[in-house]
Parts: sequence; C-alpha cells; structure tokens
Amino acid sequence: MADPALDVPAPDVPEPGAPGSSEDPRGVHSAADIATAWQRERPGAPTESIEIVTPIWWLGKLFADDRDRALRAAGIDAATLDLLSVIRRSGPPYALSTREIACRTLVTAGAISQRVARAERDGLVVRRPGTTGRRSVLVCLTAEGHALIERSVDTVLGREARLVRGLSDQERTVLAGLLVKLMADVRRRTGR
Amino acid sequence: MADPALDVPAPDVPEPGAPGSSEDPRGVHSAADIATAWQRERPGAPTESIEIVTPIWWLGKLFADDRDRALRAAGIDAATLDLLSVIRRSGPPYALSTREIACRTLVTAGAISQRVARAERDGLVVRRPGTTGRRSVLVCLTAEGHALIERSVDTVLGREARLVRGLSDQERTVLAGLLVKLMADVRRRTGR
DNA sequence: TGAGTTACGTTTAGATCTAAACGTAACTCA
DNA sequence: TGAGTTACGTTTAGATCTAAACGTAACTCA
Repeated sequence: MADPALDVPAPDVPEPGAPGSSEDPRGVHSAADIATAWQRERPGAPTESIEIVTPIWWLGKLFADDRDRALRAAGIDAATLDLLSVIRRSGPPYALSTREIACRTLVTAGAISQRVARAERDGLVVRRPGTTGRRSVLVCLTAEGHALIERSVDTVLGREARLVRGLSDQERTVLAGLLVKLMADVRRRTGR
Repeated sequence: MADPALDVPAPDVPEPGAPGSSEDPRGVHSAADIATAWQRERPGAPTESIEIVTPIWWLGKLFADDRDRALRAAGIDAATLDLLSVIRRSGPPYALSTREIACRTLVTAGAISQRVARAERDGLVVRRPGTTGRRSVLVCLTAEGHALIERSVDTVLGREARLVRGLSDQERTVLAGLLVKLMADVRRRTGR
C-alpha cells in the first residue's frame, strides 16, 4: 500500500534564493504545498482532496508504525491484537465468524483465515463449528487470548493518548466530528 | 499492518431489546462506541485518542483501497505512482537519491530499492551515480515515467475529490487545518 | 428429489514490505 | 597514511497481504 495522496510536483523553477522555504527540514512537503504545486502544473485539476487525504494517510502510518514498535517490544503483533479485539468487542460469548471478522476489520477473508490459524496455534482462540448459516465457523477467545487483550490495552491507549495531546479537548472534538462525518460519506460512496 | 485504533469491547450485557441500536448496519462500531465501551470495561483508561486514531486509520484504508482499485484498472500500481510522484515533486532535474525518497515516503530504504528496481525494469526511471555525498545513487525519471504520472494524475485526483465531496468547503478547511496541526505534533513526538 | 446455485472457509500463487545483514566508498584523525 | 568509522544502496530471510481458485455444505425449485 503506497501513499494514496498523490504526490506533488514542485515549481518548475525553484527559487535558488529561498530553497525549500515552506518545506519541512526533512524535505517533506506539506499537503498544502502539494495541492498548490499540482494547481500550477495542471490548472483546474481537482486538488481539493489533497489537503484531506494526504495528512490522513501520513497520520495513519505514523500511528501504526508507533504502535507496531510498542507491540513488538511487548511480544505481540498488531494483526493479532486486532483479531482478538474485534472478537472481544462483539461481546459475550466472545465468538465471531470469519466472515464477520473480515467485514469488521476491512481485511480479506483469506487474511483472517491466516490470522486465526496463527492465533489458534498460539492458543489465543479456538475454532468451533457455528450453528447459524451455511458453513460458518465461530472463532472464540480462549482465556489466554482474553487476558492478552486486557494486558495490552492500557499500553497502546496510553501511547496513543500521548500522541494526540497536542490538540486541545475542543480541537479533538471538532476533528473527531468531521472525521466521522467524512467516514460515513466515504463508506457510502465506495460501498464499504 | 492492522487497525492501530484499539478495538472495542462491547457491553457485558447487551440489551436484547435493542441490539446494535447505535451500530452500523454492517456491525461496525463507531469510534465513539469504542471509546465508551473501553471506558466501561476499564474505567479511567486513556481513551481520548480513539475518536481520532480509529477514523483516521479507517479512512486511510478506504482511500487507499479505492485508489488501488482505480489504478489497477489503469495498469499501474500505487507504489510505483508514489515513487514517480515523489521524484516529480522534487522539481527539475527530476532526480532524487534512494535515501531521500525513503525519507519522503515513510518507507524503508530497502523497499525503495526494490521499487526502483521494478520501475527501472519497466523503463520508468534510470539510476545514475550521484555527485554529492558518499555513495549516493540518483534515481531519475525517464520521459516515459514522466508521461505516466501526467496521465494518471487527473484520474486519481478526480476520484478522491468525489470522495470528499460530502464535506463543505469550510468543513474541509477546518479539517485540513486540524490534521496538519496534529501531524506536525505527532511527527515531533515520534521523531519522524 | 436431485441438479444447480449460493455462501461460506481455506489454500495457493504471487507481490510487497520490514529488519537485518552485507558490501563498499568516502570520510576522520592520531 | 592507514585503521577505523560512517553513510550510503542492495540483498536476503521471513512475514503478511490480496485475489483467485477450491472444496463443501446448505439451500432452491422445477
């Protein structure tokens, strides 16, 4: 998966006097720079999405990378935590079919099948034949799997809470509201 | 990479009378539901990040999946487009070292090396020994690579513009501002 | 009632990524 | 001046994902 925010062309004639004046010290352009540059290169191009899509993608990657590092140190991995969590959130009796898990995590059923196989091998879940539907298989948390989530939660949440501390309570509320609205709309438009 | 927003436990005693009343028809809980549920399960847990991190990660995935589908139909792939774009944005003479590309795309140098090898095989870039630094290699766009970006831009931008159309101009401006602020802060805290 | 269809989970082939190990060239400095 | 260090790009091993092909069990319906 690569950056979904289309990258940027730079001005055709960069000022030698003020090189990178609006740039990050590491040479990373801001989303606004990107949109402006595409406007200059292709006037009339529909660039209004760049300021939204680029930072969302970068932030997602920054959050994920940070969490991956923290979890690796704890001997867990994000895919497994995600699997256990989605079952946990489904409520008692803490069991979900493969298909449902795939739907709730935006991951393919094949990938879920592999995640479940790994987690079962590690004693975190067990598979049982389901009662409903055609050939459903229920994936159930074991006591060990249940305990693993409980142990990991505070670490991950605490870490993420520190990362969003730069925004005030009010800013976070406004941001969350806009994100939820956008997500509902995107899901409708993409049919997912 | 799995969902970095910690998933949610459901209430221990789900109301049978109103099952999933605040849920998405597909069974996906909203970020607010997730935070509320963790508060109930683990009172005092630092859940303030969930409303931010969860939708960001989901939106990133929705945007990426949609773009991947569109690009596949056009016979390109997102990783290659990302590579070509970052070189394009660096401005004339459209050449960047592997190290710089890795830094600007949040991808490891090894992955860039592989992307460049694929793109070179396809005639989209060429590698040339660099003049500066120790052993730098400049990755340069070919005419074909340059043309490929130009052809792909409008398609991808148009697609993404439609996806964010649910937000008004003002809402997009506010959202973009908050995202930029948050991103600067997260980068500072994670050192990236 | 039995052929066809549908709805699942699993397996396989192939792509791509990360982390770590390498291999070198270019600096440093006693 | 030459051993050690540093800064790169590349290769390798291993993990994981997607898409597509499978294999079945459970429905449908003439």
